[in-house]
Amino acid sequence: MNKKNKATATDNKSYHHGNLPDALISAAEDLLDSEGIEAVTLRAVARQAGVSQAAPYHHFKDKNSLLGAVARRGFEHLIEVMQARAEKHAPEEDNLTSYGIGYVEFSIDNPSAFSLMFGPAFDFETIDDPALIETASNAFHLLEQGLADHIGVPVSDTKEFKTATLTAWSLVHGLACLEQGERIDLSALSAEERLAQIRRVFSMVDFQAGFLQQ
Amino acid sequence: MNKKNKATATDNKSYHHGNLPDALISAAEDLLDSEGIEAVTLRAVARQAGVSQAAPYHHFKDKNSLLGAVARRGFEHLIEVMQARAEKHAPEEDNLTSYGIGYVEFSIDNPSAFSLMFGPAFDFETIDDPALIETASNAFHLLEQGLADHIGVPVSDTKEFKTATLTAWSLVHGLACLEQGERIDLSALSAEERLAQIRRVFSMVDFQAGFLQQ
DNA sequence: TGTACATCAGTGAACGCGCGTTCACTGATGTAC
DNA sequence: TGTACATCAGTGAACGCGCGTTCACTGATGTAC
Repeated sequence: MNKKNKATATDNKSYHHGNLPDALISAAEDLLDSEGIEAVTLRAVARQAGVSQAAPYHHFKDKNSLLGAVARRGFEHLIEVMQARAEKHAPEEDNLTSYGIGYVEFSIDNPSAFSLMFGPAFDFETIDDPALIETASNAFHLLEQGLADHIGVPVSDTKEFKTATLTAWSLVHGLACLEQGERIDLSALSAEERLAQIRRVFSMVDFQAGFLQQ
Repeated sequence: MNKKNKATATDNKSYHHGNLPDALISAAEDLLDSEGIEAVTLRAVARQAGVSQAAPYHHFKDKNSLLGAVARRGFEHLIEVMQARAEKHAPEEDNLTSYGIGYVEFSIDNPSAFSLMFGPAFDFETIDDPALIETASNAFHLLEQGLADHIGVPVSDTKEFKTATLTAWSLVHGLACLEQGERIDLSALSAEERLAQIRRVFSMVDFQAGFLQQ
């Protein structure tokens, strides 16, 4: 806030390019969407952004850092989709199902981003980006919160709650991965039928099973 | 059977190397296990097998064909693990749960093979190997059969059965993927606790939900 | 306000690397007569 | 059984390619006095 000079330097268009870091991330996202994850090379990203291939190094330590920034935007987007689903859901549908559908929906609409976020394409461990970790956690906590609402207990560290969380996350993540790998024929269905199918899958799970004593 | 000459030529050790195709597949599996999926290059595989980098081309059309053969062995192995789990399961556990545990167990013990089989590393579509498709289907059908036993209905094409299948598969596949990506902390648990956790997850799902009318 | 200087964000060329694949070849194996 | 030939399974070198990254540089921007 009070670092006025620095802020204007990067936020406004007063530098050579204007805002190359963001432009590079957007370029990477474009490539990711249109050509797939293996097309996202530093050189291709620079080309897409209209700068030389050495330019990115003034803003990102290495390729992995840029991918981390793209993944972070992916998680932000995932959260938006999940929340958007929850906001417009039918009255008989609860947040948990909406979040789950949003999760799968995101993976269908952004297959390459999804596989960047959860696959081995970039190294989650060595990256030094607390914001990425936090954003990824937020997506997870959203699902957790939906689950807590669904069961009617607060989010907790108990074994029962963890098991229920793991079940919910595995279910949506598995659906997303199978869709992605085209190992299931859901893609032959219309968007509406697909959502209905996911809803049915969710309805088979009794998330309260571990909490019957309460 | 009656193609005696050809059979002995490839099955016995009468050629230069003996049985290079199998040796190459084994070499690829070794690399997969020890160095991960990105280490499996044609050149590295040839090196590992002790032949020149051009040698594989006498037995495999291209790299993708070799990867397909490795994936096929992976699916055979997956089926073995699933069946082995089912054979030694406790009396109170049914085949469905055993198969599911076997599936996750396989992915934990063979993370790189699992990601080769289900990930984007090789191209499932362009490959011309009916045996691969069939073997992969067999693994799926095993799970389906376990589900049929569990519910007490025959395997069928009905919407209810398909939904139940999708639920089961998504659940185990999601567990496997999350384990793999180290996005969950199950890996901190002992092997026994981990299996118990998977069993608990399975117990939350009511696979008979769609079949109540019967 | 002007000027000298430091810093910053670009460029273009080059580095070494390993990849998949192809090529002409060689030597071993199998086969026909 | 011996010999000429065809086939097969290897070799070693080379192809072109694109990659991530580094380097010395240039020109624009910002800053101190």
